[in-house]
Amino acid sequence: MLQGRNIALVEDDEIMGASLTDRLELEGARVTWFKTFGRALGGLRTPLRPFDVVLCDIRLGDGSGEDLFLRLCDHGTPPPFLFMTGQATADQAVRLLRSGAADYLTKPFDMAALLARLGQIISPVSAVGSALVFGPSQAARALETQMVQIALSDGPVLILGETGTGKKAAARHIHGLSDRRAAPFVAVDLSRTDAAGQENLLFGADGALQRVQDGVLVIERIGDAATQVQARLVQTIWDSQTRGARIMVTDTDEPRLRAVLRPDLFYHLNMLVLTIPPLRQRPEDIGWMLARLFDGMNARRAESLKGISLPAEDLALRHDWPGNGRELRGRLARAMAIATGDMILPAELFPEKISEGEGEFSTLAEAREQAERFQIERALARTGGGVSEAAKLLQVSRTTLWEKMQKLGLSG
Amino acid sequence: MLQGRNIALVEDDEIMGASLTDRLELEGARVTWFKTFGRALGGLRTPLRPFDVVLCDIRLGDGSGEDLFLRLCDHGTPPPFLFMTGQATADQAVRLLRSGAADYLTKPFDMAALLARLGQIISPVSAVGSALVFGPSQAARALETQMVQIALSDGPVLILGETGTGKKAAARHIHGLSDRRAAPFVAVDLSRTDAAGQENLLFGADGALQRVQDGVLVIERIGDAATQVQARLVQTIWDSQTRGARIMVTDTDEPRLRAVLRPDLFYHLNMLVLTIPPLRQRPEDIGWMLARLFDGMNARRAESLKGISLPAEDLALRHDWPGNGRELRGRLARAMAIATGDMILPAELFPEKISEGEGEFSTLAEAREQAERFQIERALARTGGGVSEAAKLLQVSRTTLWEKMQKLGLSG
DNA sequence: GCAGAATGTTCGGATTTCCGAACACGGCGT
DNA sequence: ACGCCGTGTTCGGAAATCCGAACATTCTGC
Repeated sequence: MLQGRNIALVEDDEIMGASLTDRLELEGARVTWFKTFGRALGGLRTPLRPFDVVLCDIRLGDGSGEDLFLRLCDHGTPPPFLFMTGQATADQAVRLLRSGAADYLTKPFDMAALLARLGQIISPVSAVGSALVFGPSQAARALETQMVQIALSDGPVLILGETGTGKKAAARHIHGLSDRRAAPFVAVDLSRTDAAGQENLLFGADGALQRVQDGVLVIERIGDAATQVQARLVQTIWDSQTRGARIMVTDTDEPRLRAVLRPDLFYHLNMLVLTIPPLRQRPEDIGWMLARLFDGMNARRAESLKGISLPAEDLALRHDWPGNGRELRGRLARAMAIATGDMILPAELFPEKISEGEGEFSTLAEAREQAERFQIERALARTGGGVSEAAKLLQVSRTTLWEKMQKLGLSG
Repeated sequence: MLQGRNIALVEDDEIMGASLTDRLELEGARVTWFKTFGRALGGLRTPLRPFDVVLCDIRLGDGSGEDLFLRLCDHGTPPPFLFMTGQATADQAVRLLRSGAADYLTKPFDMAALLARLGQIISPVSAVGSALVFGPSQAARALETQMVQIALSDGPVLILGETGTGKKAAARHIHGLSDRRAAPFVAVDLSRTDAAGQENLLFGADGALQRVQDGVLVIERIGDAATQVQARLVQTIWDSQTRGARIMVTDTDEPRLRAVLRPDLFYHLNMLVLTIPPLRQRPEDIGWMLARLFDGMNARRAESLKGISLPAEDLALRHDWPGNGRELRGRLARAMAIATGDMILPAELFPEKISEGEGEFSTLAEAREQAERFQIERALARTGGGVSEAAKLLQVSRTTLWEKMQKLGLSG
């Protein structure tokens, strides 16, 4: 899970430090262990390579982890800090979290818990290793290697995946990895026009094939290709085996293509296939995508947000994401646009789940209470705040009205 | 420091609560004190005016503050929460802060410290309110997100809402959010003419459909459409699926339309529906609308007014607003025209109320009964008449529900 | 500063509401 | 016929609500 990550460990206890180092290295991380405050300050200020996260004990022989963090903040932006301490106090936890620490664990803790928290924190854009495109899940990594292989070869490519899974992004990534990367990248969407439009879009005087030269031409929704367009595409692909552009096509699923495409076209396209699984089949990637997109959008904000609240992330991980990555990006963008606090709350990511939709139905007691509140307000307004008179209007005893006002919080 | 801020206090300890209330009110805040979990849940879910911050004890007799916060998150976006507790644990602090709480204090604390933290939480809030259209209430925010979604899609839209709720404004806002925003926006009101007039207004040589091109055509009071106009509208909408204008229609309520429109027309329109709740169902928005309109009108005045007096605002918050936003705008305009002092007084906003206490006023029992009847009817409608299930929805025993149905005459 | 009124608050008992348990009845599938 | 399920109905006790009485406190007009 922590493959290739750089982790700094600041810990003065030999036993603790050794056991943590062991375990983290077992997970594939590269651990740098600082045993004193002084060493840590130096090592973190001018790191040999950037750390993805700092695991920091608070009580050190020659200083405190808190101090370390604050000193580093004075000189720049330190990596995310995860504090661990045996003498935990709530005040300290609050102080640290509010000054930007990523997390705070009380010793003794479960190693599994630590790893889970590390996973949430670790910066999604790793400086080393292959830059992730789809995520850290097994499936996503398999995609990466497939893309590399496809980039090394040079035939037509078929990219399959539900709406919003990032088919075009995959195409662009392959293009970037290949030796055509300097050449143009052109994408056309066949579902947007009719037969004549498609033909013009692709083969016209100013069409995609003219512009793409020896770059990559991506044809989206190939399943919508009209018959005569399919015919010309077969010819084009045949030509492109020897020279010209590389053709990539995308669509949602294979059965559809098998049914709707000319057999020979389908055969040509079916050589190099990249199938992107929907987000719901690789839930490990959801948190990662959220974090990566959040960081990106947050950087472009006037006043930056602190993060995504735990309940909100929980909901996101459980959500079905029928619109996959596109939906995720959209939801996050909207949430960040309407966010009021400094964290994104569940209702901001999933407003429709909250507001009446289907879900909640207010109980009789709630409805009654609301009605009472409202009527009492009105009565008080009419009497200008006079309780006795309002009680007369409402035809209850003054005592009862007083009691209700207490209950409903209307006596302030 | 806290002048005019609304603070909710959730605290079961009498002494603590009283002293906090005193001190905060001394600072100019309006404090609403909830002494139990249950009452806080009710009061915070449907607040009379939005709270700027919630000061919340964690250990309550009938629940926990943490629970309260999470429950509120399930139903919307709660105000910033500042937790206070005597039994602080670091784990709890971390969990709460990462769930979106604004701050966490351990008792006993310095009052000065509390005020400082409150100041940090509250001060940035005043900047909110730039992008809002209908107001800051939960319901209004749900509308915003719905409008965004509608703007992203492209079918006919049905906008429902009482008179004066701002249906046309909503249509214009959707138009502004959509990619047609550069195209014309044309509105026609069907209730103003007879059948021939309607036809001419819409389809005539210089009619709305001619002028609107590929923009947005708003048809107000669609329920007044004559039969032959309805027929032509079905055709128009059918055409507009592929090209031409986007149609939006407005009316007051759905049952009316269902009864008076051709079924196929109703079906076409009923795909994208935006229902604007009346102002009285979202009282939090009243203050906001007043302030916004006041600022706007004040800027256009020769000699500017200082504001709306507190009693006047109080009255406004409690008023029923049968004419919704339009009435509010009207009253405010009149008040500003006849204002003599430098603040708007209650009598200027509600001249008729001051002169004499008008008309009937329903008692608490009546209001309660009405609310119960309404809610029971809704529950029965949802369950298709199932009494047991409805009782579960309403969270009363089957016996009680039956008893109430007898009393309210709902069993026939 | 004083009388009188309105409000804040408590208390005990009358009344109402609410609930669960029970029983009868009528569909409904098998 | 038979369970099975939901409904209509009654009943007794537990829990709440409501009320008036009472008293302290605060406000208000004079």
